[in-house]
Amino acid sequence: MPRSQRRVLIHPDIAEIDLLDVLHALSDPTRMTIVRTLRADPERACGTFPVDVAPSTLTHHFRVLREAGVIRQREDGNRRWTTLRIDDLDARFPGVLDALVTAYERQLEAPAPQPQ
Amino acid sequence: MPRSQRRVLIHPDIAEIDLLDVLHALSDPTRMTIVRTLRADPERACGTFPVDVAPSTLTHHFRVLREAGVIRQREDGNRRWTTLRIDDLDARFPGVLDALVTAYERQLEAPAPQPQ
DNA sequence: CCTCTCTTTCGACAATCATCGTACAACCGT
DNA sequence: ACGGTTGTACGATGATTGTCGAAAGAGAGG
Repeated sequence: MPRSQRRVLIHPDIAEIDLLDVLHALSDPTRMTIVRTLRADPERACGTFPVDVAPSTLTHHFRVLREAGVIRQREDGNRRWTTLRIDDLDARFPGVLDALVTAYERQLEAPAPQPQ
Repeated sequence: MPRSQRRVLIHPDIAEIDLLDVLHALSDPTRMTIVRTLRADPERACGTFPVDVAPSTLTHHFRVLREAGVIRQREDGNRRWTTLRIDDLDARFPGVLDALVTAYERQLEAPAPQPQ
């Protein structure tokens, strides 16, 4: 429904990006997967992310990431394209995004700790 | 009430520390303040942190940080001493804690964005 | 014009969370 | 032994969260 501008997309200015909001946004596995995917591919459409949630849930996660200043979304025809705000994040919080994604991918590769 | 060992303190093993749990733990301003304080002072008693919450709330935040693997607590007489698990965090997620705390303190020093 | 695809909005739900007050247990002086 | 200090446990409460399904709008293609 919200192609053109049914609703203006909220993107915080770089000076308004709050680190704690970013951390909260990245503390969810689905959203961290989205960010990791965007680090590999610079721009993707909404429906093309390797996550297993309902479309409306995905919309919710994109909104959290967008309002935290982590991603930017633009509309194009029927699609909504998403990019990482990597330049803004690096300017405001140098090294943070890289350290986090690298650490998370290292954790994924590590042997999963047995619960028992 | 829980001095000696009314309840055994849960400290995850280094291999069990989950980055997303750490990010969630650090995404709260009170808990981030606790961590910043511990970076300056290596060990502090519970009641000596510059945060303005009720004692029971503070206990809750310590538990979140402890179970995420961010802090370690030991009991000594009437006090519970708290330290940052900086070595474990650095070994598991190199550079992450430093990048986060540095970024947050930079944000605090930056001019606060006017809401209007 | 009709239909299909893409993505959103809305409402609902259960779960988690941050917060507090009260009660209380353990320790430490005196 | 007693009172003060320290910090926890418990229960409650209101807010936020992640999830989904249903409905619907906008665009694309026939």
